Amino acid sequence: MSRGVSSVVYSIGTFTKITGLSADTLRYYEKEGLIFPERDLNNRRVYSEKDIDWIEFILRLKETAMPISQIKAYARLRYEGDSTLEKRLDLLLDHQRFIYKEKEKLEQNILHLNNKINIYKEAIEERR
Amino acid sequence: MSRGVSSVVYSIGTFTKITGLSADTLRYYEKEGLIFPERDLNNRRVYSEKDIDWIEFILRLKETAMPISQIKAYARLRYEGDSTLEKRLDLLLDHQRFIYKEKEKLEQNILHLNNKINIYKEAIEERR
DNA sequence: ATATATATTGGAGTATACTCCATGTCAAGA
DNA sequence: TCTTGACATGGAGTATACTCCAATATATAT
Repeated sequence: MSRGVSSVVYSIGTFTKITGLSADTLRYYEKEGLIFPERDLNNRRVYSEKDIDWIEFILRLKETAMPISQIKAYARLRYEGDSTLEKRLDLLLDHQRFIYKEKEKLEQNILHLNNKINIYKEAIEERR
Repeated sequence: MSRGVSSVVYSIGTFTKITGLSADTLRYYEKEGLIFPERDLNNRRVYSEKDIDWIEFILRLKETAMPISQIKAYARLRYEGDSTLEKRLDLLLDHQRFIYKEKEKLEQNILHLNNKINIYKEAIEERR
């Protein structure tokens, strides 16, 4: 008795609850070429398990300030299949460099801010 | 013989070169209430040494994703004088908390990204 | 005196990333 | 059969942060 993979799928309504994104945003991401859900017989969007991972990855890229246009480039390669693995790796390595620079900047900013806070504390203390 | 402080000042053109911001951006920041340069007899903007430090601070806040509206709140207090020191310190402490959360998120993202990169590398290696 | 450079203002335009809305379709329940 | 709810599309509207432009003013150089 063969038992196919359960292949759980989600309507856009369910998918909004899973991802925390609004239906409008999901449709916007689709229009921008980030995600391509299947459609059912009534032309309704059908999201899969794989789409959850993909959206979560998109959200992480967005959290690190990657513009949609760039995420789209990655998405395009992804949907092209395994032949684009190297190209995608290159994009990820580029992003890795970017993100490490971001981290350095953030650390610099933390130092400056902590310094400023100390100056403020001293000024307030002195004034008493 | 008293000798006044040299009080170096800069035209908007010079100030663009110092700060790296365009004249339009500087005027925009002024319109948004971030900075208030003096004016000379011909109504031209006159930026001071202090404005350099202030712009540099603004840029650091911007680098850590603080919206102009929030920077404006700080600017307003700043231009009100020493009576607002505590309030400004509070804002800075809020921002400190925010920025530390950002750092944590960034570190999480780095872990995820490094992981993804390793998976890609393995997939490419395996395929050879 | 005139040309050039640098500045002024108000307001329009752009890019990004959504967000909202009007109108229409379809399936399932009362 | 009728209503309800969830979805579809196209297009308009919003917020943020600039960026550009036209018309005007002033100071300096020739």
